[in-house]
Amino acid sequence: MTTAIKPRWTRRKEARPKELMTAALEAFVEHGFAATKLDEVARKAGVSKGTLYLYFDSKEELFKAVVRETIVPNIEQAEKVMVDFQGNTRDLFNELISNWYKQISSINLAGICKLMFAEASNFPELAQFYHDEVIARSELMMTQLLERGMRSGEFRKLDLTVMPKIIIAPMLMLMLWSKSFSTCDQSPIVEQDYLRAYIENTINGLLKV
Amino acid sequence: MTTAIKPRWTRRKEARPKELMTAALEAFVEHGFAATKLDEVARKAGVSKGTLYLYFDSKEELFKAVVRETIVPNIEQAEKVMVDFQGNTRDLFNELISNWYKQISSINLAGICKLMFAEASNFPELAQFYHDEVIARSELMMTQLLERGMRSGEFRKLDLTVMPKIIIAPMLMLMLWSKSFSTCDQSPIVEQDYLRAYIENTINGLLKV
Amino acid sequence: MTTAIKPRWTRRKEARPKELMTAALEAFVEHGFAATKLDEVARKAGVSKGTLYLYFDSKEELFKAVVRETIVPNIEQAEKVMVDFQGNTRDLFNELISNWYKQISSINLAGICKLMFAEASNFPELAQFYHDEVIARSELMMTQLLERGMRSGEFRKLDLTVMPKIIIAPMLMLMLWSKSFSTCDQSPIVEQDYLRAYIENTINGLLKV
Amino acid sequence: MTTAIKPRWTRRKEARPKELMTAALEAFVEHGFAATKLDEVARKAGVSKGTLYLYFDSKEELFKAVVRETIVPNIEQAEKVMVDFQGNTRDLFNELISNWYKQISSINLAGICKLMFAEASNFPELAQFYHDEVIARSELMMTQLLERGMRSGEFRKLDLTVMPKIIIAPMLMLMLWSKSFSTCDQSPIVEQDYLRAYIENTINGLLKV
DNA sequence: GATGAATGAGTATTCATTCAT
DNA sequence: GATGAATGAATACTCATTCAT
Repeated sequence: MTTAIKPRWTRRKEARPKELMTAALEAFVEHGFAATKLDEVARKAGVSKGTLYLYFDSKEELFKAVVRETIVPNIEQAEKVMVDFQGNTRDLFNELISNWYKQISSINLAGICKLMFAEASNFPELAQFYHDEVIARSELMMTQLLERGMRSGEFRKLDLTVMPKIIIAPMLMLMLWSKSFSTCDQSPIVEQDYLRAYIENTINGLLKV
Repeated sequence: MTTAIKPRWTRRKEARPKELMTAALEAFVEHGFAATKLDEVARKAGVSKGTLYLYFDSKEELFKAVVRETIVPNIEQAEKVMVDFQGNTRDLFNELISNWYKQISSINLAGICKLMFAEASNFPELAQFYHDEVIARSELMMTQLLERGMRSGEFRKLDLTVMPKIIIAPMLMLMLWSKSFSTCDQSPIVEQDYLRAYIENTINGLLKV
Repeated sequence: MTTAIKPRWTRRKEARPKELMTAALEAFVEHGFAATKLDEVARKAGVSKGTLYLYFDSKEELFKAVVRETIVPNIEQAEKVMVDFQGNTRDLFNELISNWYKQISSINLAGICKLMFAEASNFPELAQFYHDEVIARSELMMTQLLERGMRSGEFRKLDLTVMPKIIIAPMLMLMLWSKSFSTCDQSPIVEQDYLRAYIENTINGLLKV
Repeated sequence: MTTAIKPRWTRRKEARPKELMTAALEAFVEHGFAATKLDEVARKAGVSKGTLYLYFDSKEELFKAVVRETIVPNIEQAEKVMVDFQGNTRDLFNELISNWYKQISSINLAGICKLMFAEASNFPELAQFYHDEVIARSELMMTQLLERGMRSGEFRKLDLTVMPKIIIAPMLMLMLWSKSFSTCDQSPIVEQDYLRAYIENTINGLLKV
């Protein structure tokens, strides 16, 4: 029979890092890197400040870990959809955007995104990582999508050096709005309407006249 | 004969505030609010730390002043163009975007924009100000433009609750890219190409099918 | 074999506050509130500056805590003597003053007193506290003592609105002299002589002619 | 023949220094030395901060000048009364105290007194000056007065090493009360009653039994 | 003489990081 | 492994003092 004495701390070697990063992500998104206090992160995670240093060497390393861990899994799934998809390109676009939106909603992808735009210049190394792992791959996907559409004759002739960025922009802004000005937006965005209008308008813009 | 001894300082009551705000804007854009040191701002402006406090009560007030002073004049000019314009709506859109871009280039409008997205949640009062003075007015302009286009029969039927945001997004992102990931972007954006493609694609998306 | 390496610091959660207040009292008495540097207090207490902030929210809170903690216990003891005393009033007076003097000597009561007179106008809230907890209660005791003496027929008729203050004055001044002009007093006060003469003269002044 | 000794502060105009010292006295009394800002002194005096430095070399010199100038004239008048007085000693005491009180009321003597007790340990040199010019001379007068009373057979045998201090104490405290705890004193001292009771009680204490 | 803009050393306070327990 | 008391470098802010005007 087990005794009912509750230990002061419980060993959770596996779960800990994830819990810490979740707490940290929340705090970083809320306040930005510099304004986030490790005290707060520790409190949110329900551990002591010292414990953070058992898992991460510094605030900076914690920040990097949070970004890396939260980002990487997502982009890969999108790439998979891209490769496997059968059908015309406008439906593929529709599918990709819808999937992306689901990811945004399920994890704090929007928070990370806002964070990176805010802190990129303070963390060149991390900015490079984010650029390579997220931005470049997203743009590549979009480039491939546009090429696919042009090849199939659905889309008109497009300038592929800039169009991927232009096409993605409203999705990025959707994330940024929600994290930056949600408190003062008098008429909050209805995201379903935003997505529907975005998809429709974008397709419309890309199709041959 | 007078010797040319350089005075330790000169009196510049009128010019100072602008100089300080220019230096501060640069620093805030580069590092964000919290990471900016007043020492650095002072050095950039070529004055001592104490001088900053002759003109601004605190770091926060300096930040607010920078945002306020840099923003307001620009939006007003755009509104003027909007009202005075004669001609069809697609040309008006073209005109507005081109003007906007000129402003972005001439002053550090992009820097302010990035700054606000990064720091909005830390400065609710300032976020509200920026929202009211810049975001709301920009969206209102875009709403009016879309209405004008629909009324004249140029544009198809549009959801005006979300379309202004969607249409503006690529322009905002253009500013954010330049301030956040320019250092790691392997293929930097050719802004003229970006603008041309953006205008063409947007018009194309808005026109009746 | 264990080496005798001295640790950089030791954990003293319970003892710390008292140590810090002792050091702070010493510094405040010596220099006054504003001229006291937290650096010095920390050094006196043998801790780092940061440690002060683990126990007190600010210099002002530290000051208040010092005053509160040092004062309150003493007045209570005097009140007890007052209530319990059997015998004639002139002996009670003698007893009270002698006790008071022992307290003055054992702790830094004189220092607190000087401190309060010097800083009262800068700390209205604290001045009120000190007034209520120390001054008013001391005067009340003295009032009761004088009433007791008049009732028993020992003392002549006295103006109780002012006499308590007049009677206490030489004892307060004894404390203030010692803290303010001891360095330049050519003929330092022999406190035993001062007390004896004070008691004798006061009794003499109070007795019926 | 003029000597070339440079005074520690120079009088460049007639009225200015006095105005500045008046303003400074007020500020020093209100806030203490360290907490007084020269900005405030300048504002009270209706001049610019720079002007203060035309008349006083530093904040410290200003402080010293204020004390010196305000104190010295007063003690001399009292000494004169002492020497010239004809009559019995108790009447002399009465006269001296009444005169003193008039001075206290007319100029800010109480303020200076409080100031000195508060700041003496920070200004040893000034403390010495004040001790020599005010305290020692006051005590000497009181000593002479007591001797006079003993010689004439009015007063009983007194310990002259401590009695002057004891006798003066209530007058000093009267000044200190008014400057330190007047704001929180629920029943303010009626100074006329205080003086009357003080004089009566002191005389009573000094007289032969 | 008078001014007040400019200075910069000085200080309270914060917080990432360490380490005795 | 976990804690949180202790650290001390870093930084916003103050204000006596200087000096160009």
